[in-house]
Amino acid sequence: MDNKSLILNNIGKWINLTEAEADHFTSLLKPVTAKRKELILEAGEICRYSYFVTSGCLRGYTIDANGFEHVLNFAAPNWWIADMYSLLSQRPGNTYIQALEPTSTLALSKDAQERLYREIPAFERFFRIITENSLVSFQQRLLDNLSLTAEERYQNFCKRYAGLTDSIPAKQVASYIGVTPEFLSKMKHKLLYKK
Amino acid sequence: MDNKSLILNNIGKWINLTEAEADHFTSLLKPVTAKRKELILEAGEICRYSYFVTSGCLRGYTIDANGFEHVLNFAAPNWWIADMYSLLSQRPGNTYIQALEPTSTLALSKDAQERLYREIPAFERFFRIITENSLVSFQQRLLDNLSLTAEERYQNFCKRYAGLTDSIPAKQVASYIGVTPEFLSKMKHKLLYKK
DNA sequence: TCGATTTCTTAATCTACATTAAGCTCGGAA
DNA sequence: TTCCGAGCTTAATGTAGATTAAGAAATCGA
Repeated sequence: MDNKSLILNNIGKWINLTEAEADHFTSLLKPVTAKRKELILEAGEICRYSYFVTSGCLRGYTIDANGFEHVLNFAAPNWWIADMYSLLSQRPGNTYIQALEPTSTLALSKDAQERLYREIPAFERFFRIITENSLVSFQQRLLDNLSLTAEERYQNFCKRYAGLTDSIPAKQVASYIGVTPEFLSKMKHKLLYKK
Repeated sequence: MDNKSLILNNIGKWINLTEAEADHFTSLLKPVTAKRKELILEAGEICRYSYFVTSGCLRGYTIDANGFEHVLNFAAPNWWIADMYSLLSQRPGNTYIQALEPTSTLALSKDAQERLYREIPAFERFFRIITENSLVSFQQRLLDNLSLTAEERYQNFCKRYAGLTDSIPAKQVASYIGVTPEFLSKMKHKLLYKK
């Protein structure tokens, strides 16, 4: 399946498009690729695109006042990623988006997205639905951070991102679940031997 | 301003409705009130409404495996609240919604909401936008929990909910920022005398 | 191919916050 | 008006996870 089929398939789970609409939509997409470790968005920039990952893997993260990184999300193939705050407000954001490995995306510009809303109202529905799903999972993650131990969060992570556990460096898994790499290392050892 | 004007005003910030559309919309709303401490949604139930608060204050919270409460959100007048997971999936949720004081809401049923999407597509846009805003603020709160100290989170909370700081019991402020009431008490003492 | 970063691990020590426990305060029910 | 239970405070003690440090392993640039 080529990249445009992949994204149409993804959208087709939620809304129906005519062939003409589908063609129009794909004509708005711009292929964007990134090498391993390359940044496709940096803090301080205005986020002008939503990225749909077709291969590889991206991560979104911020750097706090003390210089520590915090991973907000990973985006494997079939996922969308953007700095939502910056994309919506068109103000400089505080998110970095980086490729963990060579990655291909289809980028939809903010302008094109707004145009889609006007021309094909079903896209309003599509983005409403994926935003709702994202909201639910961030709410759950917040509650998990408040109520689960680091070990439970790590096990959740392994289930949730089962396919990616190997391609994501431990350091960044630690950052996602909210512990130091040292403590993650200790937990892995413990889970391996004690259980 | 009466309650229906309040909600139309709120919606009017994002979309324009004809008078007929506005009337149709308000005809779908069901007034729901709750006494202090009354639950309008309990864990295990299916959430069938989004609630728009017109007066008073609600809080959404869960109870974890160890019996501890975690406050997901507060809803002051002009805010919407629901158990998004349950509302979207129409499956039993794990959220309680409780009145902190005598509260009036306008409830929009899931059915009515779906009907609105079909009849007045602008509502698709409205709910997309408020869901996006909610997503941004939950992402920020997650990052705050990962990067700020409890003291910084408390000060953020005081700014964000400036108008409510008094009407929300300390116990629930503690639960929102993710500390025990004992530790919040200590922080308040410290901020009062040391600073 | 090989030094130089960067990442991962192990271990000692430290600290922010939790737990436990006890007394205090206050609004509400009888 | 009194009592009672819930919320708030203070303080002693406990602990999950951070910090620091240093060596081992993987990755990278030239």
